[in-house]
Amino acid sequence: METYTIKDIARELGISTSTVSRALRGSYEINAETKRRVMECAERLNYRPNPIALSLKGSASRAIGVILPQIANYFFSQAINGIEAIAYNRGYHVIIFQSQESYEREMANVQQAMSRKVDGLLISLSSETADVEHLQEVLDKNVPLVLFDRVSSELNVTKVVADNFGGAFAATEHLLKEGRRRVAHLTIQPWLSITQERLAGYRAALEQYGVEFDENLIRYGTFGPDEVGPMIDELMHLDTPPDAFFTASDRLAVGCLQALGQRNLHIPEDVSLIGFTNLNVAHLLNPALSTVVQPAQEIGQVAAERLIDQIERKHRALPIETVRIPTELIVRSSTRQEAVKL
Amino acid sequence: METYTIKDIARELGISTSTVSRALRGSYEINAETKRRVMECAERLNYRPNPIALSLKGSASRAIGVILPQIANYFFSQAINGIEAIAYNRGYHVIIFQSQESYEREMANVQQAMSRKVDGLLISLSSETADVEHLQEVLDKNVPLVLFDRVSSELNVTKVVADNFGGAFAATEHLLKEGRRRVAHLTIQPWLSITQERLAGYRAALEQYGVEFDENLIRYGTFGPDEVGPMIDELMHLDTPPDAFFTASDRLAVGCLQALGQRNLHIPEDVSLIGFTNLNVAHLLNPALSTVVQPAQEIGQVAAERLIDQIERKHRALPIETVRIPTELIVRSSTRQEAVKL
DNA sequence: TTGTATGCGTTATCAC
DNA sequence: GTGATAACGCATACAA
Repeated sequence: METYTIKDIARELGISTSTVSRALRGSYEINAETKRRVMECAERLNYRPNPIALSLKGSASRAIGVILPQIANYFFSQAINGIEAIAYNRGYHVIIFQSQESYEREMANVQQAMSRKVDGLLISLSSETADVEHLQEVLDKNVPLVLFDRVSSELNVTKVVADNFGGAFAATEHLLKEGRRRVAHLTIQPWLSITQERLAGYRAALEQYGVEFDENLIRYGTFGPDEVGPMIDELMHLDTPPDAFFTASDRLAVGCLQALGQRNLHIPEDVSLIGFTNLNVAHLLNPALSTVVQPAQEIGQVAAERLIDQIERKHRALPIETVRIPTELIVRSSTRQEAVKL
Repeated sequence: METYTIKDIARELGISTSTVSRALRGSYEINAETKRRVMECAERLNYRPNPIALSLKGSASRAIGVILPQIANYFFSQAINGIEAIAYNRGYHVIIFQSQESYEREMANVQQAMSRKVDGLLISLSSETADVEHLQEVLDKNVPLVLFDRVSSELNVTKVVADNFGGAFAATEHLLKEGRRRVAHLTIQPWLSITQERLAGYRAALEQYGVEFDENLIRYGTFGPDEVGPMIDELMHLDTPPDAFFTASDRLAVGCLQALGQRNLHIPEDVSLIGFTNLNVAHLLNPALSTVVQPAQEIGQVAAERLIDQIERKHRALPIETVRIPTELIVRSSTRQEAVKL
């Protein structure tokens, strides 16, 4: 498995490297016989063009950069899975960068990705990122960029997200239809796009069902496993405590389940619980845990497709749009289970 | 955030590119004043060396390749997390390749990684991989290689694995000490190193406690969620059915919990269950689920450290050894929980 | 101490 | 149709 270059082929065939190069890329004006000989030789030597040299030349590197907050997160690792599947099929490599939820590091990641001459960039913003100047510069350099999951409204690019509004609406509606009227919403950092969309869906459902919005029922945070308990306590000590919980992440759903369990609150007798979730075992924790399943893998796939489409058709402008991937509502009780595509 | 080259600095300062190059890498024989001016200019222009050009030059690419079966797997995503943390600290990028458990694809990955001129390779073998010729060729090219988790005895390289033997021994011992005598072992593909080590630990514990090994209690496979149930049925219909289960993965532990639950078998009254697991919520499924926790992140960290050590000290040979990262036994019952570092 | 020339693998632009 | 040459960004052997 030696590694041969265009030069080796040229020497072997006693022709010039330029001829080989042209033959390999099937240039018109090349003798069919020469072409055949070059091809044969390349085949025989198992010649593979050196991607590094290609990148240096300024042409495609056939690599896409993926910048995301955390790999060790079920949502993102599934998303990567989707990305990698598409990239592989279309002949691209994936170079992964973790921002670790740090704005500083995200900027460094962008720089590194650019200097590695990625053909395009797929980004899910860190929770610290407010300013998107660094991404605007990517666009200014004409490097295709697609945002996924955590996006910014300040960037005029293609975005691929879950239908957070729809999912949250459906979740809240489900609870309201069950007769719940005090739905607490436990969610993550308030400035993230996904948080705002979910909150909007939640509010829209309340409004539609004539239930007043109560700020006290909303809790934001980056909850560690031991922080959910106290928050539940707080909520349950409100004058009119919640009769249902709608959580915005796996961790919150699991933390909530635990906290409720420890307080001997049963689901759904005492309170209802529905979570935005990816963790496919979460519902096993409690057969009555309904969930809005986020299409993590599909988001990755679609984002990668859009990005590569852009990379490969740089000449013609592709429409810039926000793609919302439907979520799925899975309603469970101890006795039945029902999945609804939204 | 324009991107400047060594040439720009040279032009700006009216000196040659070689001088700049040398000044930048702090060569001895360079005028202190010149050096200072170069540094200042580089700083001012926010100069970053082009990694592509460096790679082409044949020097370090400061990238390491990671080839593993699946990203969307809690163990591997945690391992990547550990790898990335170390790599980042030591100034390396991580390029990830998924073999998707395919031998063909693993070979392609290796080739691609090599042609991307990675400085070193971190590999966890696909379940299809029997022949390791492709990895031997990596070594022949003097590219450092470290195996982790799924390793091959045919390769004389540094390996980083969980202490599968110790973990399995402790798990089995725990069950035997509880008085169980028919411990079923549900595990993955039999030819994988990790499978064999766990089986060996299991057998060693049986032997030490004078319990006869029974082949009928061992089940291998790549179980989907619906395949565990029938297997449990089979086992429970043996003449002397198991009184305990020891499972070798998250998926098996979860599947087993489900299957037992559906059959109204209670833990630990009817059967005991202990799993080799990484999924930190698995125990929430059943407070009496004991687990052997695999140090996924630490395996990644140590593997990355070893690899980078090798990359950076290519001249001197580093000891080749198999590093076994201790597992942790967490014994749980509905009333108590106890963690034992092994 | 600094500058010049060369090469890494490839392609584009000229020549012939 | 094919070959020679320059260029991508950098490092280095060799000159000066």
